[in-house]
Amino acid sequence: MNGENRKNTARVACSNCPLRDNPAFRAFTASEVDFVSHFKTGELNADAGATILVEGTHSAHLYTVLDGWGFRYKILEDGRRQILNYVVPGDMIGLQGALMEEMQHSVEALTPITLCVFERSRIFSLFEKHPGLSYDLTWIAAREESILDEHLLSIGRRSAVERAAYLLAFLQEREKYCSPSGSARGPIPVTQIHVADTLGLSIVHTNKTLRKLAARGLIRWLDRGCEVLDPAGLAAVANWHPSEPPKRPFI
Amino acid sequence: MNGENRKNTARVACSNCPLRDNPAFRAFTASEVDFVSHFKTGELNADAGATILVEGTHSAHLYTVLDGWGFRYKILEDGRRQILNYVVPGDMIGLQGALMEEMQHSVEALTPITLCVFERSRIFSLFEKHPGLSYDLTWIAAREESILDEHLLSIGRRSAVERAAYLLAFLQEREKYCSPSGSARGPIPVTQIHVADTLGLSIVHTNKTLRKLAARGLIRWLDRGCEVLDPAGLAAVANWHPSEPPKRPFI
DNA sequence: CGAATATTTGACCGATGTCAAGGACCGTGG
DNA sequence: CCACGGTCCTTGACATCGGTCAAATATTCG
Repeated sequence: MNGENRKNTARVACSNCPLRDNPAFRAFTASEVDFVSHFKTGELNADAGATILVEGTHSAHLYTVLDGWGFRYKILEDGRRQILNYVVPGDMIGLQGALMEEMQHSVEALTPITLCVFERSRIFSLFEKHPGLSYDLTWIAAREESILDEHLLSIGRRSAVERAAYLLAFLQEREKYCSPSGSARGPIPVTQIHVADTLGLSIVHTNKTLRKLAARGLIRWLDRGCEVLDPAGLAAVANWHPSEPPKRPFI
Repeated sequence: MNGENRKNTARVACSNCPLRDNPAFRAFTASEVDFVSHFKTGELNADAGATILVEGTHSAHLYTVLDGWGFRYKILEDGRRQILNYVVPGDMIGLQGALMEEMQHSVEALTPITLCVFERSRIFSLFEKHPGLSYDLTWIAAREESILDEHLLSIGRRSAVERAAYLLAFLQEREKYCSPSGSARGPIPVTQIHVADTLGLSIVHTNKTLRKLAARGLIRWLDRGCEVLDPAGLAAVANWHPSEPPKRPFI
């Protein structure tokens, strides 16, 4: 809501994209890199707390996270908020808005964030010229779907402690891919308010739930973030089996 | 779990697909129809209650619903089940499994159902030869994502009455597209058990919640189905604004 | 008719929400 | 350096929504 978006003139060339240093991402062909270089029209830096996309609007852009964390959410008219998912480096933002008329959710930066900017209007040329990238886009959308399925299962059928354990184990998994080139892993940059709005719980109950996990030695809560001490223990509490694919695409 | 899948020799030609009679779907070019005709390798009929796809397996097929209803779900090891979404004619089943290694959810028939069968192994040729259809596939995946977002908001942040109202208003919307050629609309073919497993509620509380909606004259509960009497009233209770696009693609 | 599955209802319980208040920490301005 | 205000985290008391248990009543299908 607050925070400023500012253009950054320094710009990373796609041919030298730092994300590619991370072995979690698949390699591109030279022609694909060439296409993406032209598809990319700039970079956007936003402060923590800045709103990147707004539900109900029609965005001219599509983004990929280069560095930082953000989250997607929806709100009801009376202010109740549901966080739908988090975005980390390599994730695409606004694909849904690029294909439909209007954005159906909003996106906010959780940390200072750097985004690659693509022109929505050029997306069809991607489908026309690069079947491999088209496949990747569909893959990315299907992957998001499968994450949302997990979240639905969690919110619908797990207890508060199980839900919290699942969420933190899940975010810990994603955190592995957060550093562009294997730099030190930090804590998960969320407040308990974010956790509450993700799990569908109240803030007070979220706090009590997180303290239980901390008492069991599974996590440690920091100033505004969470350090995961025992990922396997969390996954066991939630009875969750991560299925992160070995190589994921990005654009 | 029970129920038999049986092959049906009678087969609908894509060039004469009954779904196309429904103005809700977009038109195909001749070359697209031609491609889809070859992509389609058969039809599958399944009884109500039959399992169509199973979580954890690797399916060789991909389906589009020609007629009938089904639902996608996940279960925890102790048996807790979460229904993720419903499928109606025109919806694709198994796209996620076609792109990833394994299915991350199961699919079950709610009514007797007819499916068009596609070969998973040929999907890449779709991306190579038909940018329009590739775009449509991504659109379909993004649309599913946006529906799951709505469900998450609902389960996470709405009360039991609001959730139930949302779900029934939502299914009523989808029901509009259920009849291949504008035949009479029937009730929504779910039991209260399905409603409970979709909303993340117990069966008992679901029953009491549905009776409240019935007492307000918004719905009528039938033998094993729900008749929506006042869609706008339901949407108002849930504070939900449907955003069904005017023309949706299908394959 | 009998078995299996759905729906309905009441009594009671417990997980989670609400309210209220205090403490910890941070950034800002004096 | 300190005071101050704003977030965030923490905790206890109490309220309530939704869960569990139990049992009765349809309804369908053999």
